[in-house]
Amino acid sequence: MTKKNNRSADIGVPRRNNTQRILNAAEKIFAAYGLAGARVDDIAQLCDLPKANILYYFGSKEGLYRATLERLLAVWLADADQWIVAEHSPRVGLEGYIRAKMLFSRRKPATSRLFMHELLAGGDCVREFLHTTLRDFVLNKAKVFAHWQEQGLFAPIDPAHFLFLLWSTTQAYADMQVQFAAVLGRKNLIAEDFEKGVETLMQLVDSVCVQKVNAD
Amino acid sequence: MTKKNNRSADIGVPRRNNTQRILNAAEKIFAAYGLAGARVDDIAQLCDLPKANILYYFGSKEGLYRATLERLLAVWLADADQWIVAEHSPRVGLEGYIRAKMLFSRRKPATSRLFMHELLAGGDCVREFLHTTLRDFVLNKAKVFAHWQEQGLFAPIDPAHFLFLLWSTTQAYADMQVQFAAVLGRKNLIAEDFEKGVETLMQLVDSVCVQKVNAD
DNA sequence: GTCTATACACAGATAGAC
DNA sequence: GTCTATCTGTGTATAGAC
Repeated sequence: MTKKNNRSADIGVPRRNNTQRILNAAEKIFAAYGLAGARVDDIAQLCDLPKANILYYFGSKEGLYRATLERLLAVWLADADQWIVAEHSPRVGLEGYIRAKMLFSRRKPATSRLFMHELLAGGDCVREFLHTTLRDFVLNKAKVFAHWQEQGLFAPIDPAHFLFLLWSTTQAYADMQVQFAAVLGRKNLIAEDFEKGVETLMQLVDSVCVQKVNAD
Repeated sequence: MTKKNNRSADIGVPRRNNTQRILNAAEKIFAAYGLAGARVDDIAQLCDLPKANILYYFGSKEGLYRATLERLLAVWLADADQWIVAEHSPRVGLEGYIRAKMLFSRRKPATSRLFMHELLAGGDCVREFLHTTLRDFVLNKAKVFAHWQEQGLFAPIDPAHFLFLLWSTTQAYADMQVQFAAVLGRKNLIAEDFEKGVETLMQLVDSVCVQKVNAD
């Protein structure tokens, strides 16, 4: 009834709008239960849209799942690449990267958990990403580490396993949040917990960032 | 038919035997898909037993799930407690703990993944464990750290977040195995990868283990 | 105790009114 | 394009033969 003769800005907007609402809800549900465990009904209820509407937009449950994963991978890449670069010192670059990853775990825990679910289920839907884009990312960052080492700014350390360590620790503040919060006697982690996490990790990472004192 | 008049050692054995077979299969399937995503049929197929048999032993899918979790928690505790003790130096104790956790990720990846699944789903079935047993464990280990620090053997570091770091890095070699292997250009991680992981982590952990040189 | 056959509920997908 | 009503396959659980 109120569909025609509206302002032109509205054309196509409801669909884009709904698509985002659905993806946000789907991410939460898939993050908790994975592809096999999630119910389309639950997603529909969470974004307050009819189930048929969702399937109309995305074709099937798996189609919706793949769409949430694609959005995730795009974000993963966009966020990752600005800190670990030759222009930064190891100390500055690694702290920036760790803070960015930790902030992501705090702000978008569902995104991190969705990725973990996909890995636990075997990673079939991200296999290509892992073997190409992510592998290249690691090889690329290994060059930055090597550069730092040539400059005498960074201790010799295996680049891949060092990145594994950064990923696992920062993402754990999303994936294992329930466990960490319970240990700290809380229901959910608070800002200070994430800050403490950054500081503790930086305390260890600092030891491989060589302080240039007097090199001659 | 062959049930009676067998050797006395066999009495009750088939049931115990089957129970273990079922739990092993259930752990694998639940580790990949979680409670909601797992199919009892798949578990039955994996352990080559009729589905009804499984439900007869454990009452329901959730009953079986809780049983696998209980076995998991028992193992978690049994393995954890021998290394981080005041009798060991930080260097020896922490390396022993890290090697034990890493070996566990290598030998029993499904166990680690099952626990991760439970956490992702909200941890309802382990909430009590997290808030009591695990919390006590951390408080207890914090005392060991404090002792080491009084002896001048260990740098000041937040005990809880330090343990979070050890857990997340070691368990990631099970939970994120698909990702790590892909980055390393393999299908599965091999023994050397786990060894490299231990060494990389120890390289960082070493920096908080104060080498007693000349203290006077 | 063990297993086959089946009841029942539920979830993904679709047909068709609006 | 949107949503209600429904079809159909699948999965948990159980009844009942052996």
